[in-house]
Parts: sequence; C-alpha cells; structure tokens
Amino acid sequence: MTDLARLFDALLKAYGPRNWWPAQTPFEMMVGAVLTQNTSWKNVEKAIANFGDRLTPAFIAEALPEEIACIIRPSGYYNQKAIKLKALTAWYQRYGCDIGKARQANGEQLRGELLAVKGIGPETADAILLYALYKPFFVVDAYTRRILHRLGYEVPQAYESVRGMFEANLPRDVYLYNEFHALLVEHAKRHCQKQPACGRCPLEAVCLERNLKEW
DNA sequence: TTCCTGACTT
DNA sequence: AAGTCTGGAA
Repeated sequence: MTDLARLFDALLKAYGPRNWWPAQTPFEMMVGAVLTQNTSWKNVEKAIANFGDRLTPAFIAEALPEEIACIIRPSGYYNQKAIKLKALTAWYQRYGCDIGKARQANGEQLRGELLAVKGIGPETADAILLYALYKPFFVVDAYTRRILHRLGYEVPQAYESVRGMFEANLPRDVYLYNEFHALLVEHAKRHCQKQPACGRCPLEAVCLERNLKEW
C-alpha cells in the first residue's frame, strides 16, 4: 500500500464519502467546472441558480456571450467564462450533446479534445473527464498541491507530473479518483486553508507542517 | 484586504 | 515570470 493510498484511507475515515460532483446533470457538472476556475464554489452556485431552466447546451449555443455573461456574473471573470462556456458547448455538440455517446469515446482522445478547447486547461479537462465522462484521470488543483506540500511531499511544478504521481501510485479507478479529489477539497476547506486551521485536524499525526511547528 | 477547486497572453 | 480577467464572502 502506497503513502497516497494511506492518505486516501485517512481522509475517507475522517470525512466519509463525498458523493461528488455536486450537480443535477452531466452538462451542469461541466459548466460548473468552468465557472469554478479560481472562484469560490459559493459564487458558482449563485451563477448556476441564475440559469434557471436555461442550463442547457441549446441555450448556451444560441445565446450571445453578453447574455451569458450577465447570467454568470456572480462567478467572476464573466466575459471570459461566457466565451469558455460557448466553446465547451461547441465541443459537446460533436457528440450530439449526448453524454452516453461522449462516454463511449477513448479517454485520451477526449482529453486531447478538451485541452484544445479555449479556456479549458488540464485541471478543468480532468474534472470533466472524471466527473462527467467517468474516465480515470486524477484532478490536480491548488488544494492538492497545498495539502501534499504541507504533508512533506516534494510537489513538482508541472501539472502532468503531479497527476502522474497519483496515477502511478494508485489503481486507475474512477471511483477512487472521484472520492480522493473530493476528499482533498473537503480537507482543504475544513482545515488546510491558506491560513491553516490545525486544531482537530485529522491528519495532524502525519503532517510535516504541524510537526515543524512543534519542533 | 485577502482569497477563491485557473487559464491565457505578453 | 508577470499581468489580466472579476464578483462576493470573510
């Protein structure tokens, strides 16, 4: 059993299954992945709610960027994200906006297509691959890096290297990656914020940053 | 004033 | 490497 597998077990024991991603439909999941770029989830929820019954590929494909920008205003970067949502939707139309059809495609091919979409980088692509398309790519975000760093890991700069760390040391399993990333987010929000709240941290026994303070 | 599950351009 | 995009909550 690897260190990362032990970390997963500790987080799962501490927080329980997260049952991610918080969305009603796969398309809503993909939209949320774009809207949450460098943005708090609270603000994304407001933007999602503003869509009402318009959170569909048909609406986004037809609407002007200005109209979408108005709807998603609370999520920030609304002009850029409006364009990103239209680009994402254009990609989805290649599969007839049919998630079942998209899931039949090869994971590596889908990843290449998503990375080619303007405004979708590696983190957003992997989130969509994992949580909407059920492809086993580990999602690396700022929380992942911060937690690993504080635990004492050497965290590479390159996104793909960090992803490789996880995928090389864990079984390539969609459910495992789903829960692991969700648990890292939960841990970052509850304890491992930028200004860490180490009181009653479930990882305190194994956390290097905590131990350094004790020294 | 800082921070938020980034990605792109210069 | 640094600058840009942005509102909202703490």
